[in-house]
Amino acid sequence: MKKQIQEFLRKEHPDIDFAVSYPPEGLGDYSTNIAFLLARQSLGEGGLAKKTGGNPQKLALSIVEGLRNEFKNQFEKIEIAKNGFINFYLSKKYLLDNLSEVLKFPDIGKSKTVIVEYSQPNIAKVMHVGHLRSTVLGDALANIYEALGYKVIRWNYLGDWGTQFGKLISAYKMWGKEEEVKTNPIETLNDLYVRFHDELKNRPELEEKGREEFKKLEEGDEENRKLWKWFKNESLKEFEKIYRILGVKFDTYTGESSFEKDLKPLVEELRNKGIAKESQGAVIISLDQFNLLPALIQRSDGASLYLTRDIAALKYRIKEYKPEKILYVVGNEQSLHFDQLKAIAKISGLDETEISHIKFGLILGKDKKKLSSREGGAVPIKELIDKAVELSGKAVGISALKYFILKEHRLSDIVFDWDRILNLKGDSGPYLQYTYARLASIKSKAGTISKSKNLESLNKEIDVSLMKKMIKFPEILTLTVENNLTNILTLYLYELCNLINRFYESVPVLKEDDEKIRNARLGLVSLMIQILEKGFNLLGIEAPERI
RNA sequence: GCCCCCGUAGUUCAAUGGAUAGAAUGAGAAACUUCUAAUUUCUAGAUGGAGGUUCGAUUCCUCCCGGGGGUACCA
Repeated sequence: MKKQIQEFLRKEHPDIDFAVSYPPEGLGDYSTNIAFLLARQSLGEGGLAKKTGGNPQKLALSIVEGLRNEFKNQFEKIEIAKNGFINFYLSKKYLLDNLSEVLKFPDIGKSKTVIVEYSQPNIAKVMHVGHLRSTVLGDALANIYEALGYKVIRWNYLGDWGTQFGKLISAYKMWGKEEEVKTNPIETLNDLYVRFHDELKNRPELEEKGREEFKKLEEGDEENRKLWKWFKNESLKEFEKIYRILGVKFDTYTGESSFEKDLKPLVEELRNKGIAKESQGAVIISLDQFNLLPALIQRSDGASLYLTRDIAALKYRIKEYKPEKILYVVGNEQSLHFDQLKAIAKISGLDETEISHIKFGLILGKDKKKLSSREGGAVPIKELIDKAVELSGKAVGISALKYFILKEHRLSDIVFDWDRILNLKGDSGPYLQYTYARLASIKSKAGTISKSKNLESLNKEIDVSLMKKMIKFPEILTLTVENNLTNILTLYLYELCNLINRFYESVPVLKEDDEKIRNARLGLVSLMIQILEKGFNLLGIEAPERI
């Protein structure tokens, strides 16, 4: 509806800049502002002056007249407030006619492809809180894009290539034991890697060794290949366990290593085209024109870098999937990397796909420092999951964790506090689930809900407020996708639950004497259930019938 | 140094350039013989500082202060 108003105004008055928004409680369902028109006494601009004969009041009235004509079926009232807002009040007829369609979402994707890259764990390393935010956020965004008609490819771009493997392989060759890796792969490998870094402080020559091993790996050394494959398989098994608990799925796990053979030709190509050049033995792309630091795409020893692989991956994705856009759900700290990637895409003709870095803030501990485990490293996801499940059970605990991440604006750092996350009260996952369970309970006690939901018999304020809230579900999803902000959807669901609880407390459903009203309320309850289920589903939150 | 992100009640977070800056939590009251009190209702409390653009700024611009991140051979 918001969009229809906007489009109509834009068409009728292309010379005036309208913005349609949601007014505060009690002041209508939509509003748009014309205060600037009324304030502009003389209407200096030629077009407007001509249009109104220099009389803004008259123009305002004619705008409202036009709106009333156009939208007489949708709004029962369109009026100008004293302070220069046009307020729109949805008509009940419109609500009744359209409420049943509220779960049919607009097809804004039109089957165009969107690649959502998220989670991106590193092989042979534990997944930590940063991966959790990417995983939960990426999964929810992928769900919502899909619901709005996009063809979504969920891509877990594994960190399975790079110097780190050289280091790991060196470490394994020096200190590793096969049985240990077999029994406890990730932790053992992680420890080996950490030990390598610790010893590096006293033995700087190890750095060189690590690079050598990676170079051997890149050149196809059989033993290193075998080790790498083994480490990767073991890691994937561990990751799968975590994804299963989180209820997250991917379409592909194609990682950095897959583009390994494209890298040399890619660097060659970029050099031939004059885009890349040599500098201090390495190969760089100068990005002065974008006001960015130069991008390094090949090390002086010839080995590839993260960015090189990302360019190759981008090229591959464009060729293979022709996506409209790619969402990289990756932390804030990699902004430079993606700015560089975007710039390189532009100058090398890879610009038909929109590159969108969905960046997010850090997860901090209660002390506002980077969240770390007792040993000082990043906290493994597994620990968080175990704790959540231990304290609240699987359905509630995991959902609480996810909700806590999704309700926050992407760019803010999240302060992680278990007391808040698992708080059963207030703006929390359990609150939403509790609300759902209350409805589910009514539904199951009602038995079958009669098909004829005569919603027009509902006249109480709370009933109508609920209808008005529910009918906004599709446009909230659109807004969520336009901004790639899941907190828009979580806030909506939270506010909806607020209304539902007020409804639950203030009017009877099963205990309503008037059969007509009882049936209508049951119809309303059934709709609430459907919206909550869908909303939870999109966020990746479970909807338990009992809690 | 340069680049990016952030700064809002005691605390944790909201607010497409618009209305009386919303919630949650904590604190203080109130409501269960009634569909799950993990609920609801009421009270108290905030835009880091200085300018600028605008009819109107938490939002945009400049400077300052504070926190975090990045800054070529990690990812």
